[in-house]
Amino acid sequence: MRAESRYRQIARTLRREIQEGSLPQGGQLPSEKQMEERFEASRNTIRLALGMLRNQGLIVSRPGRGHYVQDVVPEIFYATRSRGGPGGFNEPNLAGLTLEELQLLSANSDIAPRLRVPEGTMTVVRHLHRFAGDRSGSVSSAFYPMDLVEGTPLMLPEDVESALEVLMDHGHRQVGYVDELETRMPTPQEASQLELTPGVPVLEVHRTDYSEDRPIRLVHTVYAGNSIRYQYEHGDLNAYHRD
Amino acid sequence: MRAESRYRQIARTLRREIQEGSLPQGGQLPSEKQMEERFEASRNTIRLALGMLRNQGLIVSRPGRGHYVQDVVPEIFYATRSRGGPGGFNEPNLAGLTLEELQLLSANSDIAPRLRVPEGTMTVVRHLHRFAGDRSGSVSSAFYPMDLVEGTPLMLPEDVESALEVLMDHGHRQVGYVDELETRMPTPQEASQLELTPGVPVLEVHRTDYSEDRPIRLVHTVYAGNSIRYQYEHGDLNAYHRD
DNA sequence: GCTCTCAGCTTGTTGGTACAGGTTGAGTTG
DNA sequence: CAACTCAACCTGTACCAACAAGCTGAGAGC
Repeated sequence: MRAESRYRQIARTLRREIQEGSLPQGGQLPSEKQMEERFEASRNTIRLALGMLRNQGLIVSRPGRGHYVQDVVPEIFYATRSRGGPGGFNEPNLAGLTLEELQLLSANSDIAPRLRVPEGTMTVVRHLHRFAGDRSGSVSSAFYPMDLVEGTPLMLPEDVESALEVLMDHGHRQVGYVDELETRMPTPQEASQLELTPGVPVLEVHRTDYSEDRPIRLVHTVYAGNSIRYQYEHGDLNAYHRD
Repeated sequence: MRAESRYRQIARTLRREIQEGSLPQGGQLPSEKQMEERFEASRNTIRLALGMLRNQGLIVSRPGRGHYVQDVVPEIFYATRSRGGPGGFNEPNLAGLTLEELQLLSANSDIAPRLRVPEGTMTVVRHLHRFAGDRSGSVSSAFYPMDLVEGTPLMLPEDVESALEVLMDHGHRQVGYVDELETRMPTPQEASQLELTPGVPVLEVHRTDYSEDRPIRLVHTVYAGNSIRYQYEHGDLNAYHRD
């Protein structure tokens, strides 16, 4: 078993052919039966190799159709975090945000410390689904301490243009935030919501918004890893006017 | 085939048991033979289920030993990006940075636009390997326009305490930066360098440092997804003194 | 007591077979 | 001509068998 196993060799060969472009993007791979002959291996071995490529996000497989070369970068949406207007740190390139569900929840040990409220404090949770073009871009949950949003449109099961503006109108102006980013493989539920092909990780962003006094919002967002590029700017970059 | 397939059922059952903690972290799963009996399925079917869990990063498999529950969060290293001293935006929690290789390279179409130099311009590339404790934390490549680093220690194959300080001493003070973050599955080479188990994605950060005049450095860093949490702070958070 | 061998466990790899169910296009039928 | 059927392909799932190779501990041999 010292030597590289057969299916890994086959995967490597196919990977090279894909990356070199012998097989064009979106193009169809030979059928498993054809590959059996080409590589002189059993269908089982071929399928192991194809499974590797699928898990690496290089191909997608369609039952009854065949295996296809995956578009390497389907489309990338930028989420730029930079100093905007007063209290505004926006995501201009991601649109199509819709409210999925509104929920009342008592803060658990994961939520409470970040919002700086006692465990068990009631919070309003707004679950959002954000589309980018015709693709699913992200799912997020925004947690608001109950006392901050009572009597505001955020308590209603309706879309809200800008939640931060609503909070500002009620005396809670955002003056800063902390983002924590991590990456991991999606849960099956997320894979289905974000329409992820196997082998695509997710980017999870935990954002805490602060007013001068206290945390005013916590947003957990999960992005499809293959269609998001997150961008942060810090410092004095006025001279550059980045396109 | 409408119904959920057998191996997916088995994977779901095991996943639930892992997440509920019936199987402790680091604990060993029953052997494949035992699972054959428990689930009344063939070894092949069991292995398909285990393969799913492995690709989701929930278990690791050791030949001759068995399958083990993966530590969900082995250890997390924070890389905080916040306004530090003059020109300093550091990563206090990641240490053990060593120079792997020094290279002269002409800027390609990926590098040149970000450094705002013509394609083909010579750049000095410093490949770094960063350990965190006894684990491999990240690999990175820093690109410097040749004319900026000529005659500085950055041209020498030696470790440098703080590259930004060296640049500052030669008249190029960092005043800001732009970070671009994305996530993807590792290349086989990265998986081996970072000692990644299957099913662990990487976080890739492209950072461009600017002086008042021009981009002075480009750093591509690849972090092991299971041991990094990236953190950004923006705005006025003085009142909070986050621990 | 110490070391060394090896049987017996484990997972990894490869071969085979069979059938289910999606997809397509040729050919038939109205 | 249009719709429909169906054979022939495709991948997905499930089973069986065999051998390779890593690992461990019991027991033999020193």
